[in-house]
Amino acid sequence: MKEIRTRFAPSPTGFMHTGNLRTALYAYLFAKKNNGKFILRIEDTDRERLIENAVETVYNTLKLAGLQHNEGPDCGGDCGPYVQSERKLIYAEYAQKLLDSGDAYYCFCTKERLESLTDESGNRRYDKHCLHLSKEEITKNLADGIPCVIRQNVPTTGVSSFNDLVFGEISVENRELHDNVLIKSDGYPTYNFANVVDDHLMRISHVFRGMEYLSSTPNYNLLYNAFGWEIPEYVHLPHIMRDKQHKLSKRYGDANFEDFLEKGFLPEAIINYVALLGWNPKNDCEKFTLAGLTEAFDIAGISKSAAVFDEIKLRWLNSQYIQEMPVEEFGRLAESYLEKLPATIDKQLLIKMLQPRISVFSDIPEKLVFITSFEGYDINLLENKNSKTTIEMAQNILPEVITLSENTTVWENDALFEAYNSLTERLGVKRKQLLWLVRIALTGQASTPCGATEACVLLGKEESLRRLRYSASRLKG
RNA sequence: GGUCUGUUCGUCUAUCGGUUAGGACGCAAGAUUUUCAUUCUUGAAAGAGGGGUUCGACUCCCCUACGGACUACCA
Repeated sequence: MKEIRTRFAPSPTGFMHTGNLRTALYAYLFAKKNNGKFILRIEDTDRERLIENAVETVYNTLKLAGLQHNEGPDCGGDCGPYVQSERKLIYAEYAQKLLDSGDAYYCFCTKERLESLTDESGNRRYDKHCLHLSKEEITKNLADGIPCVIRQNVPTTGVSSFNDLVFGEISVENRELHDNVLIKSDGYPTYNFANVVDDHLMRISHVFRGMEYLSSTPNYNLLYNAFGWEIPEYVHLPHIMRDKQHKLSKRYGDANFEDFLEKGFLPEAIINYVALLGWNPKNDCEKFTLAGLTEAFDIAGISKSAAVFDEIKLRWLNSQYIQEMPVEEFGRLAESYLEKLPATIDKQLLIKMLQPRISVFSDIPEKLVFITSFEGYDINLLENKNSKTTIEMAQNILPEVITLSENTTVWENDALFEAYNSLTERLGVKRKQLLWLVRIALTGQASTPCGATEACVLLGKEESLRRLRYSASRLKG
C-alpha cells in the first residue's frame, strides 16, 4: 500500500492564524491516523514578503500545538531541502523539461504590455503572445539578457476535472485557465509551480490546503500530466471566518495562535476547538486530546461551508481544560498573574479558589481586584434581587456581623461559617442573604473568586474587620 | 464581469428521502448549593426563496437571491 504523506507548507510571511493551524492539524491527523508521515516545507519563494523570524514562529507553533513533523528543514528527511529557496536548481531543471516538451514557454513581455491586456472589467488574460516567438528570437532575447518569465502553456480546448475529497467532482473548461507564470524573472518559482514539483518530489499523497486553491488546481493537474506524474489526492478546506463576510486574516490579530496563548488559552484547548471548526466526529463528543483526534479523524467529517470562529465557545472549552488539570499545574500556569499580590495573601488558597472559576488565565487579574482595591465601591451592590437583600437589611445586619467577627477566635472557614450561620437564625434572615452582604461588605465586588467566609480567611481577621467597619460606616450617612 | 464554490437555531454542527429537525456554546427562567462560581432542570431559537422529481425532500435536480474564493512575476 502506498505510504500516506501529508505536508504543511506555510509561507513565512507573518503569524500563524488559526486557519493555517487547522490546515496543519488536519494534515497531521490524517498522516498519523494512517501511520504516515507529516512533512514541513517552507515556501519562501516570495523574496519581497519575507519576514524575519517568521520561520521560528512556524516551528514554535507546531511545537506548542504538538504537531511533530517527521521531515522538515530542522529535522531532515530524504526529500530535502525542505526550504523552497534552496531548491531553485531543482525547479529550473523541471521547468526546462516543460520548455522542451512545449508545456511551458519563455515570455519576455513587459509589464506595460501585460497591463495593456487588461479589459474593460479589469481582467487580464495573457494572450500567449510569446508562445509564438521563433527559436531564434528566444535565443537572442535570452542572450541579450532581456528579463523573462516562464509560463505554463495551458490548452485552449477541452475540460479539466478532478476529484476533491471534500468538495467532490470539479470541472473547469481549459479555456478558462490562465498561462500562469511558473518561474519569475528573479529565477524563483511561483507557488503555482513549486507546489507541484515539491509535492511530487516529496511523494505527498494527500494535499491539504485552503480552498482558495480549488480554482487553480486544474492548472496544477495539467502540470502533473505534462510531467507524467501521478496526481495526489486533494483535500481542500473551507475557510475559517471572522464573521459571515470576512475570513480570518493576519490583520485580525486575535486569531493568531500565539496571541491566544498569550491571552491565557491552553494549546490543547485551541487545538481541540479548531479541530471541531469544520469537522465533526459523527458523535456528540466535544472534548478531544490530540491522540483522540488522531483516532477519530476522518476526511468524510469535513464540512464544505466556512465556519465562523467563536471565541466564546473557545473560552468554554478552555475552562473545561483548566478545571480538569491538576492543581499543581494550574498553580504553575497562574503564577505569573499572582506576583504582585501582598505577601499576606495565601497564594495556595487563592489558587484553589481560582481554578474552578476562570475560563482563561487572563481572567485572573479582574478576579483579584478586590484584594488590592476596595474603598469607594458602589454601595448599592449590597442590594441584590437574587439574594433578596436590601440596604436596610445591611444596616441592621452588618453591625451584628462585626460584633460576632470580633469575638470569633478561630479564624478559619468552617468556624466562620458556623458562626455566621447561627447569626442567620438569630436575626431571622436567609443564609444566602447574610452571606451576600458579608461578601460584598468585604470585597466590594459583585463577582469574586470566593464566598463570604473564604474571603474572610483570605483577607485575614484584621483586614476583614477593617473592611466590614468601613462598609458599615458608609451605610450610616 | 467571468470561473469555481457554499447556504440547517445568534455561533459550531447532526440528519446521507420518512425524525416532535438532535447535540454543543451562548442566552432566558427556575431549582439545588456553605455564601461567589459550580451543578441540575426547563425554555426561546434553524432548513435563503421559487420551481421540479417523488407516495413522501433539509436531504436529489434546476433557477433565483445572498455569501466566499480565484481571476498577480502573492501564496
